[in-house]
This record gives sequence, C-alpha cells and structure tokens, in this order.
Amino acid sequence: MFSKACEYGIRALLYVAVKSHGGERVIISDIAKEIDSPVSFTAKILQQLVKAAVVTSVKGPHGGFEITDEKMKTTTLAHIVEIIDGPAIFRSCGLGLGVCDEGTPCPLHFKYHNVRSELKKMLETSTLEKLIQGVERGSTHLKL
Amino acid sequence: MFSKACEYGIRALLYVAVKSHGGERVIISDIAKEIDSPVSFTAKILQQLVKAAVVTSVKGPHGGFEITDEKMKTTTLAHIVEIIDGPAIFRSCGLGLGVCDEGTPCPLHFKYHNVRSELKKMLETSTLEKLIQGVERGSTHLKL
DNA sequence: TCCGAAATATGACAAAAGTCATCTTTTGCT
DNA sequence: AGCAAAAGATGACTTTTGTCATATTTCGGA
Repeated sequence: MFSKACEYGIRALLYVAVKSHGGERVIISDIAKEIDSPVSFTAKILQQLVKAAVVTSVKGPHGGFEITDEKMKTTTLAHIVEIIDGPAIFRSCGLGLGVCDEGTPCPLHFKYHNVRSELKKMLETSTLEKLIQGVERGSTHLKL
Repeated sequence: MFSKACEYGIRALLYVAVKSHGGERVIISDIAKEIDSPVSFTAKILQQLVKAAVVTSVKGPHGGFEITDEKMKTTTLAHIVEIIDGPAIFRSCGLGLGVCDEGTPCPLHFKYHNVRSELKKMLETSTLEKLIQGVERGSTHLKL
C-alpha cells in the first residue's frame, strides 16, 4: 500500500509529535530506536519532511527534530503520503492504465473508486494530533 | 496498490476470458499487444496462473491460452491478487508493523480496517465473468 | 576559540521489481 | 520423420527501492 519510506516517515513523525507534545526535542538515533527503523534511511525521510515544512530541525548540541502543536493539528496523513509517495495513490488506475476515468473506464474503475474514497477519507481525516492520542495513552504503538 | 505483475496479470486474464468466451484461444504475443504489456513478462505471469490452475495453456500449433466459463464464474480478483502478490495486502499493517491487531493496534489500525474491508469486498465480488461484460460491450477497456 | 553534538549531503551498495533475450519442450501438420 | 508454432524455463540485465557509511555544516558550551 504505502512504501517503506512512507511507513517509516509516518511513524517517525508520530514519535516526534509525541515528544514535542511533551516539550522535548528528539535526535534521529532516538527516533530510529523507538520506531525500529534504519537510522540513515529515517534521517533521509525526515529531511524531506523538513523541506516540506511539516517538521522542523535544529542542528548542533541539544538539537533534534520537533513539531509545533499547530502543525500536529493541521498535518494529515494525506499530506505526508503525498510528500513521500507522491500523488499517484490518489489518482492512478487500479489496473495501471494511463487513461482511466468516468468516460473511458477500466473494468475495475467504478468499484475501485469506492476503495480509493475510503482511503482518501482515512488519510484526510487523520491528523497527527489525533493519531498520537492513542500512543500517549499507551493504547497504540509504533514498533514491533 | 498492486504490483505491475498483478496489473498485467489481471488485464491478461480478462483478455483471455473475452476471447475464450467467444470460443478462441489466444497466443501470448496477441495478449501482450492487446493489453499493451511486455511480452516475456506477461508470459511469466501467465505461467504462474497456469500453475495455479486459473487458466489453461496448450502448446504447439494452434495452441495458446484459454479459460473455461466455469473458471470465469468462480475466479475472483481476490484469487488472482493472492496468487501474484501474495496474501500480505489482505493482512499487513498499514504502517508496516509486524505486530498489529485488535489487541495491540498501531495508531491507524481501526481506520485502516475500513479501507481494507472495502478493498476485500471489491476483490471478492469481482469475478472475471462480470468484469468482461463491460469489455464485450465496449464500455470498458484494457489498454492505454 | 575550540570541541563535540547534532542535522545535512552525498555516494556506494544491496535487494527487489520489472524487463529482455535465448534456449528447450511439446505437438499439430504435411 | 521433420518442420514450425506455440508455451515453458532460464538467466542476464536494468531500474527502483531500500540500506549503509562517510564526509560536511551548524552551533552551543566550556
């Protein structure tokens, strides 16, 4: 469904959000440990998200990654997925056809539409703020 | 969503089904041309489906691929996807966690569940027989 | 001012997915 | 029996994705 990069990216962001919510910055080695991901790869993904202004980074001693409460509220999974995996997942044909729309549909088009809108709904209604609530309560987890 | 192999596989099968419905066998070069896919790759995928007994092949002159009406009725996209891409899509965690179920869910688990069940519904209710109806009528297409 | 902690940048490497080409086997037809 | 048409099998190659390692930049603090 999503690429590994995207999975790690979402989990990393959620972890950063949890910590930022508690007033702490986190360093990359810590993130990778807590979400069980390869350090360098995770760093690369975070860089993308910094460029896209979803999360902020601070260099030097006591630096690390952090995210504002405002960003947690406004950033949805739809944003993150689009940044990392691109917009194809929201638009592309289920059978891989270049041309596939209401007018010239593939055999799966109309049924696939339902799946996609369910997916869109999930991604657009999931903000970081909402998703970390379970993690903070301990009812959801980010590794294993 | 699906791998290229799976997309080609489904389109190839649909084309074979259309032809078989009209009483004709099709050869691989014809299939590849009509669904706009690479010949050898398509052949490899069809081989998998032959082994899985979804479609039958006949060697030698006037040979080719064919599928029985019975198989068209009973074969769903769920079968095909499972054969080619494996069962992971029906079961794996949206955030890539090894452990993720009702008891120990990831932050996305319950929302993801809806997406997956919509996907399952689509795949399980789509038989080859139903899908080729549009193609035969000319209202849906398999290439471009 | 210098040291060390941190992100950033870059490139090499590995694994998986997708593609291409060639050879082998089977079989109908003459 | 031999030819040709077809699938089947195999391996090499390419591209994409994921991973690792190493240098570079930035900056706080002693």
